[in-house]
Amino acid sequence: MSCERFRDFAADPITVARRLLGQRLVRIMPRTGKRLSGIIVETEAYLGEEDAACHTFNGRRTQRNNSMYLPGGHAYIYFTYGMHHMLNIVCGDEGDGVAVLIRAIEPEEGLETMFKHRQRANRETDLCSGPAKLTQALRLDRSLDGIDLGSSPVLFVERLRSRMLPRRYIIAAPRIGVDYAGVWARKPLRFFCGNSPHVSC
DNA sequence: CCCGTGATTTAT
DNA sequence: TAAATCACGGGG
Repeated sequence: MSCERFRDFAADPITVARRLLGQRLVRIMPRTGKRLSGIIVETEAYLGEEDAACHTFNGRRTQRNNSMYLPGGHAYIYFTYGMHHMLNIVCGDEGDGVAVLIRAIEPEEGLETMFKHRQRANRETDLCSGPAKLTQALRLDRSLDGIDLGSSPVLFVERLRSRMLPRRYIIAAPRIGVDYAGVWARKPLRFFCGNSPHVSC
């Protein structure tokens, strides 16, 4: 059975953040062609120039966040805290500056390789249960910033229609690590599968 | 709780 | 140019 690629990134980031839950994030390793994947169980929506927690707040445009202004479906990957990479998927239309942060996946394929990439992790629930954990496990970095998940052979999302998550299983809560953003820190823009042991917290 | 870590952003 | 910041993770 073949899997269709998820391409519906043109919607608003809240819709995309909800729809991505239950879908499969796939990473093909360079050289080996090894396939690593996991089911997306936690996301956050970043709403653009109005959103004080968003890198494009007030229309800010810098070298780092440039790819956030690409059309929906492109990757925005950035580096922070001197050691961590974050994977976002741009949503909406070109110039909107909106995106969804992928915060956690439930590992599915290539667990052995993921454990090698994450020396410190001992349990499956520690492998990809955080935004920087999953980029480490899947070995994603700024060299992949700006790629198009609609056509990239190395990073994409597979649509699993049967795993579309019913609204009642999705919990909405405040986003993590954005306390500096005032009222925007408290808006329920984090979405996760309430019954998954693979979420970040 | 605290701290490493260094690229990026922002203030001078 | 210098200082502050940071969508975090790991160890007490």
